[in-house]
Amino acid sequence: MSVTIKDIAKRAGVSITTVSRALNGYPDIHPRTRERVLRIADEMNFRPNAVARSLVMKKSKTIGLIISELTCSSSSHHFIFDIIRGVHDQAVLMGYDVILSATSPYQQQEISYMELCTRRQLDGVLLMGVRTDDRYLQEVLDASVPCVLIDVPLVSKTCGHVMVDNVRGARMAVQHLVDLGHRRIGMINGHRQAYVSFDRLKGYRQALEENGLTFDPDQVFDGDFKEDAGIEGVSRLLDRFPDMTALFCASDMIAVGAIRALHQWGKRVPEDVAVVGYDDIDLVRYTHPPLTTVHQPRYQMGTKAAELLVRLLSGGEGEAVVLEPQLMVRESTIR
Amino acid sequence: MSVTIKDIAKRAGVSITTVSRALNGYPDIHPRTRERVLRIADEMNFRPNAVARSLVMKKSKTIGLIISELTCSSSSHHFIFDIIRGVHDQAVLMGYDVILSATSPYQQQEISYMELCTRRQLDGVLLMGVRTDDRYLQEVLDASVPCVLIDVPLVSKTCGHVMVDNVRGARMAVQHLVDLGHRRIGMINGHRQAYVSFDRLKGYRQALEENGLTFDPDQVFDGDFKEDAGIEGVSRLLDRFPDMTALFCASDMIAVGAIRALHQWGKRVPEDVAVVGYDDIDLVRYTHPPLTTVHQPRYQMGTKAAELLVRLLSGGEGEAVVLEPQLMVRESTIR
DNA sequence: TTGAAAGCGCTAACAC
DNA sequence: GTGTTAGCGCTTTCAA
Repeated sequence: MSVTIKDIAKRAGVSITTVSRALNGYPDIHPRTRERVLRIADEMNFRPNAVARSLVMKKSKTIGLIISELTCSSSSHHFIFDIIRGVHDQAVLMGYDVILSATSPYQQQEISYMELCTRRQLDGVLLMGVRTDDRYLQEVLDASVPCVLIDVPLVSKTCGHVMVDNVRGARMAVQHLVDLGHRRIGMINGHRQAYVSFDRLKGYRQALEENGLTFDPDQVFDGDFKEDAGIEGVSRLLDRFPDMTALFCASDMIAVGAIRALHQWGKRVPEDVAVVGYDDIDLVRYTHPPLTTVHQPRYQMGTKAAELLVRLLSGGEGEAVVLEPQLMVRESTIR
Repeated sequence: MSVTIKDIAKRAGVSITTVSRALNGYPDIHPRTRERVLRIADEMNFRPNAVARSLVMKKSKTIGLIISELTCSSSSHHFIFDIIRGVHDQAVLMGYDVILSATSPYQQQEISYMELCTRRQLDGVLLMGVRTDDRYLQEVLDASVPCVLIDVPLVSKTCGHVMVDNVRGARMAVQHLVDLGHRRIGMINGHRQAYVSFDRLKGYRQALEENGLTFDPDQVFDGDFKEDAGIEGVSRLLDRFPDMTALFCASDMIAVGAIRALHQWGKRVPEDVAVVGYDDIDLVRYTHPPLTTVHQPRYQMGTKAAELLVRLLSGGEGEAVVLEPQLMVRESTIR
C-alpha cells in the first residue's frame, strides 16, 4: 500500500484537512504546521493519488489525443509523430497527462470519442486527422467538451483549432515556380475530404492569377495524399498538357510518386519538369533529387494545440491559431 | 451531470448494489431484474465512471507508454510511431487505455516513471528507448510494477521484454554480403549504451567466422545511430581499409550517411561498396540507391508488448518475446 | 436474490 | 488556524 494523506495526518498529529491544505498550498494554515506536514509527506515519500482527486474534483487533468484512422496511413507517420511529441511535452508542462486514442481500421468497434471522454473524465480532447465528412466531428461539437482540432478550421464556444496557413503555403510554392519562369504549372491535390486540400487549391489559384496566369481546372488532378496519386496524376496531366514544366503537389508523398512517374516518362527533374511538395517530411531530403517543399512546423502545431486546449479548459473561448509555413528550396526545382 | 448508477437505481426501484451487479454481469441476480436494469441504463445512456471504479478497485485499466528521451531523436520517428500504434491498438482491444509519457530533453524536471505510476495508478508500463545506463531502469525493476521493455533483454518476476532477434538479423545481413562475394566487410555500429548494438556486433562477428573470415575489431566503427556516424565511419574505415567492398550498418540512418560519404569518396554503391542498413524505415525505399536492410516488424513489436504486459498484469511471469527480422534486398547491395 | 453500509483517497463547505 | 463532516461514483463484504 502506498502512503495516503491519512497516514501523514496520523504521523503529524493533525487532521487530513490540514494535510490537504498544506499539500495544496492554501493560505489558511500556520506556516509551521505546513512546513512540518510537508516535511513528513516528503519523508514518507507521499505521492498524491490523482484518481481520488479526479473523482472529487470532477477534473482529471488528462486530455485525450485522438488520431483519426485516416491519418495512420503510411505517409503521415512522420507528420503525426512530431505533433504527438509537441502535444505531450506542452501538456506535461502544464500539468496534464495525455491519453492516446485512435479510431483504428483494425478494430471494428465504433467507440465514440464522447464515450472515452465521459468514461475517463477527460477534461478536453485534441482531434487530428478528421475528414470533413467525419461523423464524429459533429458529435464532438454537440457535446460541449472543450476540443482543439488540428487542420480543421472550426471555431465555437468550446472548440478551437490549429493549422498552418495552407493558402499561403501553396502560394509560396507556386510563386517560387513562377519566379523560375514556369508558365504551365500543374497541381496534384489530396482528397476532397481534407480541409487542407481546399486551401492549397485556393493558394495555387491565387498565385497563378496574381501572376497573370489563367487558372484551368483541367490542370488540377484530384487524388489523395499518397504516392500513387502522384503517379496517376502525372500521367493524366502530361497526357493533357505535354508542355507542362512544373508541378505543385499537395503532399510530399504525392511528389515522390510524381517524380517517379516523371522519370518513367523520360522527363528529368527539375530540368524538364520542376516539382514542389508539401509537408517537408524527413524522407524528402533523401529523395533523388531532394525535394523542394513547404515546411509545416509540426512540433509547434502540437505545442500550440495543447496550449490552446488548456486555455479553453480555463474558460477561454475557441479561437483559431494559424502558423506560418516555410518554403524549403531544394533540387527538385532548381539545380 | 452525467448519469450514475444511483440514478439508474432510483429509476429502476432497486439498490445501487443491484445495479452494479447487473452491469458487471454477476450471476446472483434475477434475470428479469438484470434485464430491466440494463435496459434502463441503456435508455439513460449510462457510461460507467472509470475514475470511480479505479479508486475502489485500485486498478486503473491504464498502461503507461514511456518513451525515453533518446529515442525521440530524428532517426527513430518512423520506428516509434508504428510501435505506438501497435501498443495502442492491442491495449484497447484488451480493455486498456494508454497514457503517453516521455522523458523529453525539453523538460528539465526529472519525473520518475514510478511517480507517474503511483500518481496515475498505472497498472503497468511499457518502456522503450532506454539505454543500458538509464538510471530509471533499475528503479522500474525495483518497484515491482509490471513492466515490459522494448529492445532491452531483461526478465524478472514482474518484467518481460520484446525484441527482434538482432544477432540473427545481423547475421542475415552479413551472410547476404558474403554470398555476394565480399570478403572485406566493415561495420558501423550504434552507441554502446544500446543493447541492440551489442547483439548486432555479435551477429556480424558470427557471420564472418561461420564463413571462415577473421573478425577484426578495427573493421568496426562505433558511432551512434544517426546519419553523421555513417559519414564519419566511412572515412575512418576507408582510411584503414581501402580495399573494403561492403559495409554493414546498425541503422538505416547510418547507412544513409555512409552512402553519402561513399559517394563523396568517389565510390559507387553497390558497384564499389555494397551497403546494408538496419530497421527498414520508410525512407530507405526512396534513397539512391534504395537500401538493402533488415526489416523489424514494428507494429507487431507493439502488439506483442501490450499482450505481454497484460499477461503480466493477470499474474503471468516475465518472459522474453523474440520476433524474427527479415532481410529486404534492394539495390544498395545488388543491381 | 437483494439491500444496507462501509470505504477507496481526496477536497471542500462549515463550524469552532 | 484547525477539525468535523459529507460526499465524489463505484465495488464489496455481510445480513436479511
